[in-house]
Amino acid sequence: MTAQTDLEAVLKALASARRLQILEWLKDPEAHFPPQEHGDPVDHGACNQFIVDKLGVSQPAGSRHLKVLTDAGLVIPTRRKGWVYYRRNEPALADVAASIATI
Amino acid sequence: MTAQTDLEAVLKALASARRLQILEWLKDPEAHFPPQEHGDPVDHGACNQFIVDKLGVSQPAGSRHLKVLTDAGLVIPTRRKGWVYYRRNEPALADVAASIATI
DNA sequence: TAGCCACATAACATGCTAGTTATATGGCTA
DNA sequence: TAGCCATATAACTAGCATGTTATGTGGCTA
Repeated sequence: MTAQTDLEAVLKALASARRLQILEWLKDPEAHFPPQEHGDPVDHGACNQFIVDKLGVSQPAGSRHLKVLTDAGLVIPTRRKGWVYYRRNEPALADVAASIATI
Repeated sequence: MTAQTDLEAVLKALASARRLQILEWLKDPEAHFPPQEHGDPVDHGACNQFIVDKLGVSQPAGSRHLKVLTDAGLVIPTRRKGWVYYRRNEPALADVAASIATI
């Protein structure tokens, strides 16, 4: 039941077009976001601000989507020089896929 | 984008502890529900009323959960002698698992 | 065909989700 | 250390999800 509750939480995080879109973009940050000065896109992912801009929502709204994904463990934030970069948590995403395969 | 929107809809249907529970029970209707007079549990799944009772919610609330699962294509209803039986749509569930594996 | 029983729908209350604007915070940078 | 800039939080609004009770509907069954 605990596992099921956790799965529910992760599914709620995923059940959003905006957040699915973010995860899709983060598959290839270099292809979807402008070049970054600090923070290698491959290692650290994309900057919060770029993601928010590309989503086309207000800064707090975008930030909250990233918080939901972070809280669900689906992305990993890296703080660097005043910016926050997000990258996919591939092992966690693989775990989710494996869990859903047993639904 | 259409595929993503569809995936979002299915994820929203799944992102509920009650509905995950229903899908779990329907893996083995004979083990989780009382014997049924009409409608083979293996072929047709479990009766609406049994599911509602076991959920412990009101009849309309249970019915709506089943409607959400049905609309998302995750379960299949069979009408028989005034009852409605629900069974898992295994191919659809496998499709979901495959889609999520590419998220 | 009359009545009943299972299920669906209506109408409503309530809490959560997601958006907004405004403001606080915290770490670079000069 | 003073100020600025990116991000986080607060406060609010609107819409959707989920629960309830009441009522409608449609097909067995007697």
